[in-house]
Amino acid sequence: MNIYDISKQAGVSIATVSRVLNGSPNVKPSTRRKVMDIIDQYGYTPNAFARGLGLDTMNSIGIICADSSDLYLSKAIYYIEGNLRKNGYNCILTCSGYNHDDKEAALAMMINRRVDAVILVGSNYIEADDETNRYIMNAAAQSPVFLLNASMDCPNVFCATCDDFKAMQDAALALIDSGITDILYLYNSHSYSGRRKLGGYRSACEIRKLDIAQDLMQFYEGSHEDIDGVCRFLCGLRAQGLVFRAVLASEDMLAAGAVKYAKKNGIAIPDELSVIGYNNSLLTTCSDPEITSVDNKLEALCFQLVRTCIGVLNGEKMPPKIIYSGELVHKGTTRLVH
Amino acid sequence: MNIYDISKQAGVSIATVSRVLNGSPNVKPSTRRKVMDIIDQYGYTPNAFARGLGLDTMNSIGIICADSSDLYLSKAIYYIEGNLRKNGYNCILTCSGYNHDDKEAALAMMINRRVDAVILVGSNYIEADDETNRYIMNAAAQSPVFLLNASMDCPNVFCATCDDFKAMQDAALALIDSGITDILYLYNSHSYSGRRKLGGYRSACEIRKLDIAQDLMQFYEGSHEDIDGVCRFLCGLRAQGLVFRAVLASEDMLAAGAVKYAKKNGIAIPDELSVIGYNNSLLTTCSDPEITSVDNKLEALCFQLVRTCIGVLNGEKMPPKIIYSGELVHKGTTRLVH
DNA sequence: TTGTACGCGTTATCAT
DNA sequence: ATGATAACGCGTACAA
Repeated sequence: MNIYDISKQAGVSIATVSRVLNGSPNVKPSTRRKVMDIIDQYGYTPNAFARGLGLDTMNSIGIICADSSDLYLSKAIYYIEGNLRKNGYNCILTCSGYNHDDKEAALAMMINRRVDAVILVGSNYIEADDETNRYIMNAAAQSPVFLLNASMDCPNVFCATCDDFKAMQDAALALIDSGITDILYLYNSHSYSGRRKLGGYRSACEIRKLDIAQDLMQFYEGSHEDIDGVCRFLCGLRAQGLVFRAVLASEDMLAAGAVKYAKKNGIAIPDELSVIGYNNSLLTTCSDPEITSVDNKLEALCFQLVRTCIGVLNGEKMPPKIIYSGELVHKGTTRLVH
Repeated sequence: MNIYDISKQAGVSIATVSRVLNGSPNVKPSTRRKVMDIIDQYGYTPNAFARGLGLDTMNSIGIICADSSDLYLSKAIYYIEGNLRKNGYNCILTCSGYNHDDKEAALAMMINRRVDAVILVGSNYIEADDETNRYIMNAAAQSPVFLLNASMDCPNVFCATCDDFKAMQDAALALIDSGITDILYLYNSHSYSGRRKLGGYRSACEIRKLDIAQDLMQFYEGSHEDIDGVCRFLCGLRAQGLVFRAVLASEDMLAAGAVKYAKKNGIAIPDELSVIGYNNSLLTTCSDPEITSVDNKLEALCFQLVRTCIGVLNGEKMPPKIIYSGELVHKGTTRLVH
């Protein structure tokens, strides 16, 4: 069934059918009824491809993330997809992984599919050097690009981020000001926000005139799901004689590993070891005690990012950067002065 | 830039450009080179909408799930998307929620977009009565429909499921045969697999001639993320005088709540309370002790489902049902005889 | 208020 | 090996 079939059945031209379909006011009510009856009778819906070709849009937006099963990214996808759908857009999802070439291929694929916009979810799409980020600039020349939790100065690129630098700085300061100076900073990503968080930790140490011992900044190489691996990693550090009275983690999963480590070694939380995570995810409530963590306002960020996206697509002038402040949520793994 | 522009620049007809583009063998090598040079020079890629209109496919497959942030569903999406991409298909994702009308709307939207197939992820798309499932039958008349962890007898509908009945039955039997008879069955979904799991528990009780006390089957109404809520729920049951020496949960999150409950009430795990979860997710390794859980072979299921899907799209005869067996993974919350 | 005719950018068929 | 041209199904300017 196509528009011609419907027009024949209804005894009108395709133009009239099209007008009915698209809610044009210039149709006689009786004609509209007649056409609608036929449409309903045959359950006709216009061919989306033909529509896309004519209008040069299928109202779809590309979402690229490294790994849709990641606790944080999957939540972001959920919020973004829901908000876009409310605004009449569909989402094409692809998981790019963490490899540069694959990320580039994913973005190119979206552009080829002529999505109306692309949303890069997560901070691992922006590297420290501009050259590596060029593929995003190129894409932005074709479609607007939106970054969640990353930042880039480039026309047609819009960002929504949490101030991870400040949030991590605040978390570190809170620990220090509670009298804890041996803080192990534990991280597992060199991404944009990964670098910002590390910066926040270092800055807090500088502000409080603490020496930053190199071996108090530890990078965990293992899988993003291997909580036990984190536990073993920390046991290894302890065996090497590293002393720390707090673990400040760039992600809740690392913090969960730290809690596990403490249990295994009979270390009391928070009396002997404080633990702070990041993202304030489900994992913080799964541990016992529950993990103090930074709420990085994911839902609000996603909402604003989609808002910006819709604005841009409607031709409105939109702010290129939206920044929220993180918030330290106090739970059972810390006893902070505040 | 379109195919006409390229053909002019290369001094050939659009037919030749199209042939080069689609790797037809009937092109003189020198001509091919000439055309490819122009294509590369301008970075031309064919218009996906026009291609879609002509070929009646954009190589995209719809993925519908209730909630992409759910730990289990997000993993399924990850596996499915990755496998489909390897086979040259893109994914259009939509989260339907748990409401029937929204599910129906989501499916209709996919069909309207003329996806090559639809994959319904999770067991909450199949209800007990056929009438409610009719919307899936209707969709299957347009595009093949694939169900992950649900089952339905209908032409053009294909399923991949774990035998949740058997897996839950085995888990219950393992508890009973370890001498534990006061088993609280805790669940939070009436979905297809939810009903199968409950059936497995009941069946195990019958096999071992245990009376099934109604109040040993408890439905938790709260959020899928509220581990604390589960804990409170169990505390409430205890306060009402309900006695149980094991919690058999339909989902790891419920099991995590049970572990938390035990800790809060000074109940030793596994000596005084055994806990078994379902899905063998990240949550099982986050708890202390780690939670015994049923591995329901998600990755294998997703792989086979996509395999089936690709086969169907290639016109091959494919089996309408694939069933894997679950496997009880013994960890710290049980001390079972086996 | 309604209808005609063209354009959107491909792929495929049929000549040559 | 290559070119001309007809689909594909819609939206819409323009004419009536």
